[in-house]
Formats: sequence, structure tokens, C-alpha cells
Amino acid sequence: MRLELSMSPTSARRSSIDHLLQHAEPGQPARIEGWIKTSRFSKNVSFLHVFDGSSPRTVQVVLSEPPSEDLKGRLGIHSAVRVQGTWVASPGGEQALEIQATPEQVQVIGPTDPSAYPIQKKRTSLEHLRTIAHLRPRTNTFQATFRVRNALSWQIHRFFQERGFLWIHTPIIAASDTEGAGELFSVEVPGQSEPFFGRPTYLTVSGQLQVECFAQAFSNVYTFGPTFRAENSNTARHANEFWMIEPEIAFADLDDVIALAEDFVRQISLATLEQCAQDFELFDRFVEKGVVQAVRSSVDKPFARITYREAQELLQQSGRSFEYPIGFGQALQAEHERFLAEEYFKGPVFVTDYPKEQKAFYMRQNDDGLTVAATDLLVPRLGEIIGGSQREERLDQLKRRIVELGMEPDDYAWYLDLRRFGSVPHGGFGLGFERMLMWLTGIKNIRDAIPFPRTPGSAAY
RNA sequence: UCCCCGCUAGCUCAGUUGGUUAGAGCACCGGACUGUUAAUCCGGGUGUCGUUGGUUCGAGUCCAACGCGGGGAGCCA
Repeated sequence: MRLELSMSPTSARRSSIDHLLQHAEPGQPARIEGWIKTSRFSKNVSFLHVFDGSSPRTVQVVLSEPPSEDLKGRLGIHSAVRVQGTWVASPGGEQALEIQATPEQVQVIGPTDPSAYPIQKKRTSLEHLRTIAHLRPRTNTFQATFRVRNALSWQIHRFFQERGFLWIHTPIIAASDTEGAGELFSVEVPGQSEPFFGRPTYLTVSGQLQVECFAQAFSNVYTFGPTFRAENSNTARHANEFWMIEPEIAFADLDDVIALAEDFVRQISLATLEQCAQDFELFDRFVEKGVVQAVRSSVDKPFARITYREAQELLQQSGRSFEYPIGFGQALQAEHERFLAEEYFKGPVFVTDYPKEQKAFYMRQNDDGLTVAATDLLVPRLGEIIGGSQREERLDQLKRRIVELGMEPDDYAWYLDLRRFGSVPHGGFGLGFERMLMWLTGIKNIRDAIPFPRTPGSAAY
């Protein structure tokens, strides 16, 4: 099904520029509202380029008479305007249609003083735009980024909804730490000594334990919402607030989880590339050359799949010298993951069956007594974007593992109940939404993939 | 949290072994010209050299602390 998101007018009063550029006919009366991207003036003819965020394209407005000096001074970069006129075929090569108008048909709704405006009609570094995060949504790169971010989230919902998954709104305020470790932001009322909820509460680090309750009642479910980690991570791939997608499927083993993850990554990638084809031209040219073809070729073929043990053997046979030690029991470090995804498999690869010590308590224990039915999906450029597993559905094994790890079984009474009443094999995975966006677009810093990033020492806006 | 690098005009940067009045491109301002497309041409420098302290006759330049930013690592998604 081809999605026609631009078919409907933005409101009863006006149509989006994206809609008009596709549907206006020469000779029709024109009316647009938006902001000026660039303007050029000469003695006899002037050009205004107007955008409204609905399209990477601008509308060229042609004034065949010179505007007054006063009006001209108010038609600089990012002045808000309303233009009425007539759609005509454009003699210029860059656009099919343009608007012919008189200066009187241009109304300045909110002027911008170009000499004071922090964003200029030139290339500006992403680092500098981060310092004016309230203004960067109006730049070409961030216009494309946030249109793609929107499209990707829509395609994620669409993927699950078309397959009968229920979107479960798991709580943002959580009573325990899902992983039994990791750093949490606590939720409390300033000046109040007693916990508001009668117990310590935290911002969620994962909705998985809660969504498992719903998987044991609705079979196929997913979460899609914000997640919080108080880790003092200062990298281009970590933020303290990010969005995560966590599907959970019942009557399923690790193979089913992997099949779902592969189908999911392939479908949402291709659908987003198609929905935002024009925006991806920008990423392909200016952000990461060749990124579209790289993503396509990654998802065109079946994803590779190896066990953790095989991965360690591959690393040993590679003849490479790595900074970190390799061998069974050693962690797969970033350098190892990059070797596997970028050099050896040259595409996405599932690594399965990790040592139980490296993974969370709820993952299903394999018969070897050493490993668990876990998987990470590693992709070129980024490393891990998915972490998932089959869950331990056997009450005794799960309880034993909780005790082994020094955790308090009573804290997990409700979670253990799921294994007591109608327990079935089940599993799921977590996908970092921003990391997926970065993989598709080539954006290199997570701070540029989220509207207002929260990172250690930084929460302006 | 650890390692490395950076901070000079609105932006991106240059600035010599420490030396007198601080440099470029673009942006911006003024003018010219043009159915233009990040237009083009001519003219104009708009500055608390991140902050504080130190060394020195003299600091954008050397030293220290702090702040901010970037890259990498760990942790992870």
C-alpha cells in the first residue's frame, strides 16, 4: 500500500506546501503560509523561497515588481509570510511550479532581523546548532531529521498494528529496576521526606517486565515510549532520555524472536526510506555518503546468525590484534562487534547464546548450564541496536537465578506469578529508537536525532 | 567515570621563536546588476582572543585551575 500522507489539507483554511506542490495546477489561485528560506532581489524581479516544514522543497514566489524598501527589509531569512497569488509553470530548472505575486500580495506576519538571527544562509556545524536547539528545527538537516523520525515511528506502529500487536502504555514511573542493576533516576516530591508512592520509585529503564504481563494475556504486544538511564555516559550513542520499542510475544522461542526482529528491521527500514525518499537525498549527500544504498544492501539479504561461542572463535581466527581480550567468557567489545558486522559479515548479524553472567536474570537458561537464550543484533557503523531474549518461563529456574544473583524474590512476586499461572514460552527484544534513526540516516551523534537531548551535565530547554 | 583534542568576529578557522594597530572566507550592512536557485560583482571589520590566577619589561601565544564543546573508551539501547 502506498501511503498518501499528503493528500489531505493541513486544515480547512490552508493546504500544506507539500500538498500544493503535488496538486496545484497552473492558473489556480495560490495561498501559502510559511517562512522564508532565502530571498533574492533585483531591480525588476525578486525571488522568495518559502517553506512550512511539510516538504524538503520550498515554493518559489516570483515578484515581478520590486517591493518597497521597507517590505524588502522584512523579507529576509526566516520571516514568516503569507503569500497569495497565482500558480504558474516555472521557467526555472529547479521547480515545476511557482507562485506569481505582487508585493501587495505578500504579507509579513512575523519579521526576522537577519543581522540578529543566529542561523545564517550558509552551512552551519551541527555542534553549533546544538547550542541553539530551540532554533535548529528550522534548518534543512533537522527538518529532514524530524520528518524521518516521525515517519520511522509511524512505520514502527504500522508494522505491529498490521500484525495484530497491541500497543501497551507501560508506566514511566517504575517501582523497581528491570535489570536488577544499572543507574536510576529517582522520583520524589521536593521537600517531602516520605515517598509519595509509599515506596521508592524511579523513572523506567524498560517496560519489559510490565509488558510481559500483557503478553501473557494478549499474546503479541509492544511498548514504544521514553526510557531513562542515569548512567554517566558521554558518547555519541548514549542519551539519558531516549525512546525504546519493546515487542513481547507469547508461545515463542528465541528463533521466533529473531525472525520477528529481522522482519521488523527490514520492513521499517524499507518503508521509511520510501516514505521519506526526498529527505534521504539530503542524508545521502551531506550526512553520510551512500547511506541509502548501504542500508538497502544490508536489509536486502538474510541477516547472518552465529552463537556467541562461534563469534569468539571467529575473532580468534581473524588474526587481528584487539585491544580487549577474546575467548569464551570475555565480553564482546565495540571493536569486536564492529569487526563482525562491518568486516566479516558486512551486514547485520545476530549473535546468540551469551554466557549467563553477561545477561539479565530473566533470560532463559540453556541446557548447557552456561549460556542463556539471548540475542544481540549488530549492524555496521553502530554496533548493537537490538538486545533480546527468550524469557525464563519456568518458575523454579527463574527463582533460583534471582536468588543466585542476590536479588530479593519478594520484590519480583508479581513477575514470578506469571510463571505460576498459565506460563508459556515467550520472548522479545528492545530496539533503541534513536539508534535505529541514526542507522538509517547516517546521523553520527544521538544528540542530533532527538528534539531536546538530555545528556550528563546538559538539560537546557 | 577514564584518555585525547579544542575554545580568536555572527559562523568556520588562520595567527610564526612571546613584541607594538588582531586576520581570512562566508554571514551581515551599503551599492550595482541579473528569471534567479547557497546568484554574481564592488565597498564596509562588526572582537571582553572561554574564565580566573600566575610567569614576563611585554601574553591570543607559556603555566595552573575551572568552565564549555568535540572525539574515543567503558556501560548499554
